Amino acid sequence: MKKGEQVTIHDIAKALGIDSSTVSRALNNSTRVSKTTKQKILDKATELGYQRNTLASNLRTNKTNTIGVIVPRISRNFFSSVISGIEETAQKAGYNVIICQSFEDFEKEQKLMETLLSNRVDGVLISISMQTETFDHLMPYLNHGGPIVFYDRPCYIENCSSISVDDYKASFMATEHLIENGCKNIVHFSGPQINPLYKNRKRGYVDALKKHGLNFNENYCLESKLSENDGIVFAKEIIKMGHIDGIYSSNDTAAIAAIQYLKSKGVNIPKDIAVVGFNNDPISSVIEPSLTTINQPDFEMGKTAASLLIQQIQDTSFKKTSKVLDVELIVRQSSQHKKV
Amino acid sequence: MKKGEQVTIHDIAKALGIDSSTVSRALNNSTRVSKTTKQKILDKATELGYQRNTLASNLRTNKTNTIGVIVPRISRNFFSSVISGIEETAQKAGYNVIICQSFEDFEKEQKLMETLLSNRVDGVLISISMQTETFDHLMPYLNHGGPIVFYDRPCYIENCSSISVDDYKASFMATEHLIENGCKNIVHFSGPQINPLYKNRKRGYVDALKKHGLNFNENYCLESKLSENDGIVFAKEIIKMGHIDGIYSSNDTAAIAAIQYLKSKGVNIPKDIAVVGFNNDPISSVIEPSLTTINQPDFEMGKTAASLLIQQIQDTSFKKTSKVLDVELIVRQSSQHKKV
DNA sequence: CTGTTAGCGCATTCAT
DNA sequence: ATGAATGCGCTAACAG
Repeated sequence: MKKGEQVTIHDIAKALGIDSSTVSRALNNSTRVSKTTKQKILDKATELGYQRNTLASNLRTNKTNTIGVIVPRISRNFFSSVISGIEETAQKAGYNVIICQSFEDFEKEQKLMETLLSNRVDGVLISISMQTETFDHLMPYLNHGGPIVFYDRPCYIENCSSISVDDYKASFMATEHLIENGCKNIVHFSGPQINPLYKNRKRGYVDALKKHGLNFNENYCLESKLSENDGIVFAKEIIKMGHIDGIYSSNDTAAIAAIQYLKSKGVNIPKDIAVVGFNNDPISSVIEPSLTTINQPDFEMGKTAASLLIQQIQDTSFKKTSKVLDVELIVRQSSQHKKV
Repeated sequence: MKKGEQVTIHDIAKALGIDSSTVSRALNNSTRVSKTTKQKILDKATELGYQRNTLASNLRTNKTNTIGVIVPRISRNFFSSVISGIEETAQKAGYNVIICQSFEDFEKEQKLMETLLSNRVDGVLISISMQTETFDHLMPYLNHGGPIVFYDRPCYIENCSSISVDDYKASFMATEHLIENGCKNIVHFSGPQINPLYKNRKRGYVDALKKHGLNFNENYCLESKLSENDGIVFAKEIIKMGHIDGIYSSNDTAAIAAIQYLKSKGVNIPKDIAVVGFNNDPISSVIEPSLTTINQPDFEMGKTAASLLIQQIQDTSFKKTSKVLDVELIVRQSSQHKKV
């Protein structure tokens, strides 16, 4: 950005023989400038190719009209939809959005929080990384008075709102759906149990089994560290067990890999083994059109999160809120296989 | 961001009885400050919870150490990989990255360019929207001396570097592959021909046919506007034509939909109809593991683009460069069906 | 090595 | 309705 080329409000002022403060007012649409001068200023501004220096403006006003979004990975369809929602709401309210990926890495997340703070974003939306277990890295930002709203992966921190889906209910519905379609031996693809999200999902699974008088077998809960290969490992395990007739997966990636592997071994989905998983990734429905899926309101979540954050930015007396969005079970095709 | 809470270099200076300029130097790791005072300053800074105000710093130095990235949609796997590449290279060079989505919308793209300019980003990486046909919206930024590098969708504008893949060659290879595997009637899923990218791909397709003595039939070139439903429409068309035995698709989304539809109608892929398409979207390989795909160096492209841009930022005498990356044909399984 | 001085571009209080 | 004056937080030239 070369320096000589910068047109400032002073240049406009000088060219018009008026003061820069008047120019500033005109550019900010103040009522305290006469219509005629305002028009002259606007004209001159475009004539000279003036472009506001947001940096200076932000420094002066101590706000940036920008919200920072920390997301584990934008490549996950669920998250990119959430971001779309965030952007829509933010834009309507006149806020810019800075998107940052943590890649599920705690250190990266720490650095990002620092950057966002030093860039003085007006608020932060964050879905914490899977590695994140402590929250000290959020404190500097919070102490500076910046609001944080958690989305998808809730955190129970003082004064921070959060927005998530009802994981327990989703799991319960999914498991119950399998049971109602005749499954008796249902495996659960789970995730790290340190994470409340996966804990809740497991609870939902267990409770649904209970409700229908099925035994909970700890071996049926296959815990993944969210790596790519888990699906194959799980699929092999299932084949070894022999009598599995249902899978409830709270892990897209693993489910996809597992289904592919099972199919390649001649297992018929859903006749032999019915599967219910989350479907915010379009892959899941593509790979197996019959798949029953749990639909998370991703776009909605983004909009809600942004709107909550913006409220809090604009009204400092805003009280913490926690919203839980409902999920929906999408049954594309009957999963009935009633082996019995 | 509350104001009272801001700790500035002056606070540190006052607490230590020294001048703020020394503090500034220490914080910027200048050599012109003694080790001992530097340490004292650093200690005091953390003690007081000092956080640099990047805004002020940027205003003063007239640079932001930030590069803006305009991307059509982050949800497309190709682009999110490119972004990962950009982020990696940028971070290593000490630059922050601002990601903005144009959603293939020209007006949105215009607004984003304005925002990036007024935020004084040091450089811009852009993959222009499919709607974009004029480039006036880039001029203000260029006139301010900001460098722009085009990625994936090249634009021939003075002084702007661009980086893309060899679309012509990719198409040629893909089509030839089909021919060599016995296809005689090959359809091409194409995109808007105003766009050089799709033009080049079509050329490659046509030339490969020519080389192998096959007639080019204009009806075999199915032009898509990149909407979701095109794939189904195309598939129906193919079935109607009756004798198609090969598809070269330069349009992921359409290809996936078409394959699914064809399969549902009992067409065997690749025995009846062989398909070659781009695979940066993992869906394509998931839906049909036998698919031969064109692999675009997405991550690489991001790294190259960022590195080009950063060079140009740091060395104003840097001359425009246009790089064309090579593609790779990945044959997962023989597509031979030699109907003949 | 450290202090002094002077702004970066803009917005705002206080005059007029 | 407009101008004058001040400073946001930081860096950099200059001086010592």
